[in-house]
Amino acid sequence: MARAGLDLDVVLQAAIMIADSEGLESLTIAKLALVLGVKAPSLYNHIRSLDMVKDDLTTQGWLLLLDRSRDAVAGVAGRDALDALGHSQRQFAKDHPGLWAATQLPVAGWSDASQKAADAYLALALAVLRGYGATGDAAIHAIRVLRASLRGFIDLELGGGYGLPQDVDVSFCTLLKMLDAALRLQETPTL
Amino acid sequence: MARAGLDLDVVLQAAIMIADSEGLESLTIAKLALVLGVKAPSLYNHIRSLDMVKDDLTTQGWLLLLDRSRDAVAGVAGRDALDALGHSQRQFAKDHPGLWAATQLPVAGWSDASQKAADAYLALALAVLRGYGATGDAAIHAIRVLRASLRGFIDLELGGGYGLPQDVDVSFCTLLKMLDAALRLQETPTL
DNA sequence: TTATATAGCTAATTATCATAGTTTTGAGGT
DNA sequence: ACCTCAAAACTATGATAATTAGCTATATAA
Repeated sequence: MARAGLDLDVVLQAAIMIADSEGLESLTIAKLALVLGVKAPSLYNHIRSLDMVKDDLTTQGWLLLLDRSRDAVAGVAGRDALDALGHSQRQFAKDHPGLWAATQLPVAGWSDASQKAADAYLALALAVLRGYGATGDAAIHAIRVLRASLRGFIDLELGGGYGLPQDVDVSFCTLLKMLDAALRLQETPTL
Repeated sequence: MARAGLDLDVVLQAAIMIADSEGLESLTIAKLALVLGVKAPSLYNHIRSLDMVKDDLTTQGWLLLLDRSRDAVAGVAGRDALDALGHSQRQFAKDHPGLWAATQLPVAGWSDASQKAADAYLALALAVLRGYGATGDAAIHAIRVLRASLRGFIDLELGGGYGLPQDVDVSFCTLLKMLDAALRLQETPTL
């Protein structure tokens, strides 16, 4: 019964590792305990429930993505910023599929911390859109389109939805190009 | 032990009802048995496994969506066809959230029947894009963008991702307008 | 009327998350 | 060096899930 020296942080790091390598749905208490070398009930000395752990992944996912995207869009604007945002998001999802999946969980189950982290990301995206002159309600509608198309593309790609042989990288660049083109047109509201 | 008169079709109809009203993740053998008035193991006289039932929902989902979208785009082209495709898809997802979720399951687990039904839908979408003059690889990239943005929007909407007060219908129309605009531009390849 | 295929049953297996209550241990104070 | 005690890990237990094995009753067709 030698102590394993566990700690909330150690448990969460293991959770991230499992979610990223085997998928968020494979993150179970049993697997977590196995990886950490303890029996399942021991984990409850450090965590409240598996759902809480998953919610923490949601928060961590948004924060890590925010961190990466902030760096990527720093100092650029317009099309370059849009590309930076898109590519950093797609790359994040490939590097951390488990964390990405956690950020896409239904909002209903989110904690305040997750909500706040997601809001911070939203603010960053809004800043990118300001480079296209979008403000007010138009900016909200535009950002919903941006979020939707990026999320949909990434989920489809990770879910094996793009089975045809055509290069998916080219498809993603097409998406960014189309978004850029459409945003430019919106820029000048129907005068 | 009076017989309940079950039948694969009856079971699948019940599965669709449960998935649509309580969510695909709430579709369990126990709930299915409860609804049908039998004990859980009895269901295995009609189904092979819960996964098979879910895959059948995937197939049925694609077929029903195909049916609706085919009607919607019949006789129209260009922007009208794009709108019809988009709106029929979004409405389908609202009417049948469980079937919609089933169509968005990871492709890896799909049966040939599901794959075939999804391919038929892809063909319909390709036909819509032909109205924009898209052919060959360009059409494939364009269709990936279309699928991604529609799927992302619908999943976000169903998942409660659009929390702000702005009208989501307007956002969806914005999406369609942006897609239309971008597709029109693509129409004339860089001459 | 009787035979038989089969629908539905009970019981059991395995895997999941979670809690209650017990034992052990290691760090800090003496 | 030696206690003390909070915390860490454990055993045991229970609830819910999917699934299988094997029994029994029943509807239908000969």
